[in-house]
Amino acid sequence: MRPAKISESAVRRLSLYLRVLDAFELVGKTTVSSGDLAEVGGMTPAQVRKDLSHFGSFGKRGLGYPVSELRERVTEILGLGRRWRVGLVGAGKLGAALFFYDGFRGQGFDVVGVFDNDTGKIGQRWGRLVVEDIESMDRVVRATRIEMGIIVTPALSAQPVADLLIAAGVEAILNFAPTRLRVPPEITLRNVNLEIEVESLAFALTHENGV
Amino acid sequence: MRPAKISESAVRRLSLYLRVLDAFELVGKTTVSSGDLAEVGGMTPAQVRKDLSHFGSFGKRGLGYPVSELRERVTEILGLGRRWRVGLVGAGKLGAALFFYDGFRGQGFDVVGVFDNDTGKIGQRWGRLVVEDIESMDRVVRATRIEMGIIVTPALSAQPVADLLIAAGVEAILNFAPTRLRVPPEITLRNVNLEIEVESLAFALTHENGV
DNA sequence: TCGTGTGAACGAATTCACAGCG
DNA sequence: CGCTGTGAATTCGTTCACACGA
Repeated sequence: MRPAKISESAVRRLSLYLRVLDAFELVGKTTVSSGDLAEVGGMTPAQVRKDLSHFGSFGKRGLGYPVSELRERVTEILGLGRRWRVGLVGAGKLGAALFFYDGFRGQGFDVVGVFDNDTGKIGQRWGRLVVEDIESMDRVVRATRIEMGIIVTPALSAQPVADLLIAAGVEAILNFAPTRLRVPPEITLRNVNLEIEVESLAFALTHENGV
Repeated sequence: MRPAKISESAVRRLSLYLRVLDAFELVGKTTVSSGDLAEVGGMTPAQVRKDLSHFGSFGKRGLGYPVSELRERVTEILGLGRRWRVGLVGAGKLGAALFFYDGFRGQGFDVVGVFDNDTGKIGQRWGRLVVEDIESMDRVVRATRIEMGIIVTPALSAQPVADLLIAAGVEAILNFAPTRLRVPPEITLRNVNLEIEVESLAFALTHENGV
């Protein structure tokens, strides 16, 4: 089943369902209802059913969904049935935190290249990798067929880095730099902006209870 | 002007406008049109006008918005006209990256407490702070009147940590742990889930061009 | 009977389009 | 005339409610 258009938020919920399914499988539960999934994930049963129905009918009426089969299907849907090669640009503290973060590898994302332009960082050994000069990025991205780039540079470097990544053939970028990147429409871009997150907290605290 | 209900995404756009206004003020531009703001921020002029109109009429017809005045107003609206006291729980790599990240301090967020339960980390000096035992969190949060908590712990510790923060009087939480936190409705919660971000990239790459 | 799958109803957010003011 | 401010129209996402199959 090839769904027409799935909303960004629906896709994010699929990731959540997958976590819940992992947990259920771990404790040996064999079926779950949309209500179960909704309860743990913090959404409504109707939404769970609607989200899943975009991709097919995986449940049995009166019963629920078979946990392990649904888990496999959602894994497949999210594109996690394979491993992805990721390049990390920016070998600062945040870059290091992401590199050594187990969550990525666990879900099928292998960071196979780390790049920086700081001579103090180039050549450093990170796990089984060595931090490479950003000058070699084009070559390495092509050679190792890196598909996704994670940008963890200062704001000013982010756009040039993105351009280089795209020129080297990367198809998706996760940008942590606090800048709006301009990328061609065929490139998938997601932004994580830490300042915006805390500012939205400040807004909420400022405007709640009529202050 | 007290707006009825502003969508989460509108608030996030306000943060973006603020960045653009900063940039414009820096180069000495005195007025901007909604088109200018939209262009840089990547949205439509109508949306910019609608977003701003929720809080008042700051523009002059035929002219645009006065940069520095609008900047002040947006700063005020977002609750950035003051400084916020933040506590960071989890002194791992990601915690360190956030702690030493200048973006927070620049926008008015001061990390005034860092906590961990690892005896190897407790007592470490981080800048002008010392990593404190999580046991002292309640006391320190009250004493220093910490208002926001940032959770950068493993998934399993996140919920107990959140409970402690809330018991100590924190009103808003930014959660980086890959878990759904349960918090009472009066607590503002935002989640940043790195796994979900890369998974949404994988989904996009898997489903584009009909693959 | 129970819980899925889904059209239909609803609500929220974005875009349109234009009146009105500088 | 140019650009804001805003109701109206539209699009998009969520929730409802119920027919249907296990």
